[in-house]
Amino acid sequence: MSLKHAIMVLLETEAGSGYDLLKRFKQRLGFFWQASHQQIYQQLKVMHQAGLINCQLDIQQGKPDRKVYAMTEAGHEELLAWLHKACKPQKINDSLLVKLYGGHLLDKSTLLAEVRQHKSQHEKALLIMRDIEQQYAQLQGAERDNLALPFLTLRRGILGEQAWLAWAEEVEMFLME
Amino acid sequence: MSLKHAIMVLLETEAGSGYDLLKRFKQRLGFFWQASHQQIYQQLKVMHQAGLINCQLDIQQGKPDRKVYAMTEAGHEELLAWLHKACKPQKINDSLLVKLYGGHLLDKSTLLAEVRQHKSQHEKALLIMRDIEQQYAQLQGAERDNLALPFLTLRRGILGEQAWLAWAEEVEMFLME
DNA sequence: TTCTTCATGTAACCAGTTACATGATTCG
DNA sequence: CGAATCATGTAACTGGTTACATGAAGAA
Repeated sequence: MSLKHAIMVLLETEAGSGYDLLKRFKQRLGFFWQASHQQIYQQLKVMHQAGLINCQLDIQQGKPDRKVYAMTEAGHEELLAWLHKACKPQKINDSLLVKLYGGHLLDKSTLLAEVRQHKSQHEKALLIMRDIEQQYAQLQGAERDNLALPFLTLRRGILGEQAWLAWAEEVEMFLME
Repeated sequence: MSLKHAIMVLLETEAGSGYDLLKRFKQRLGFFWQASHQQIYQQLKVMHQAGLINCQLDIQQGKPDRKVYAMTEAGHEELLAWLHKACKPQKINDSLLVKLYGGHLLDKSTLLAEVRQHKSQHEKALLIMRDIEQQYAQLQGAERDNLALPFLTLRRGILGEQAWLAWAEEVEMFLME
């Protein structure tokens, strides 16, 4: 399991509530790690019980109370241990490709419609990433240096999406024949 | 769940045992769908109970008996229904990127070692796919036409791996500084 | 003799999804 | 007046992993 470790990477630099983490997931790890709020809240509970993080209640006015979690020493050690051991290759389970593989059972226009639908989502994702890339390009000095590693993960997203779209071109070419 | 449908895509063209399916997964869908033998055997049991597939015992000499599964009419309908409805975008959970994102907690050489380890696996995968691509290139006529869709899924693998490796170059460049 | 292939499964556990559930504030 | 944001969770279910389990044939 790595949701635990993904949460710890996010908490390491700054404490936060379940809700905060949900937003950080979307903003920072969203292109390569997805987690629902249910998963996050439950995982935080488990991690708290295991002593990897501690929790402080933040009573707010006009807004619901927040449970602010922060890394403990034990959590920090666990994170470092995880970072040091090799992780296994990413598991891919792509149902669009399964569908395409069995696509002889469908007519080409149905397949084409679905591929195009996915394509528009990938295009959108690429645009957003391109935008963040532009912002990064304008940074300088320490700020830029600090974001070098997150930038590399963004580059993975960009190159990945470009490859996906190049592939979609080939598929469209075939399906339009 | 789509393991069910992946199995049906494989059974649609030819009946087979759990063991056969395991091999087909590796050979045909391996680059975009992974399933363990435990998953497959259990899923087949469930699908059999649900009437999507039927089962015939094949008693062999010198080898263990085989349970040969084949699609039923109900299974065929279910598969077509699945093929016709849109599938959601692929979920990505890539722990290597989480690690890289939190890589400031590690020294560059440790990160570099891990990236290179993954790189060699991706290179190997690409070589295998390239090889299959070559075999396809030599086909002609009906045989080639029948494999057009599987070939497109292979292309996805090839373009995906190339993009991964191009990204790895960027990462190495940064980590060797 | 050891490794690989053939061929099947169970059980316990861990991870993830879907549905259900609440309730205030702020913006248009 | 309705939608979005803030903020939290539980429960049931489905899907996937790890460990355990067996046993023969054939190749190196």
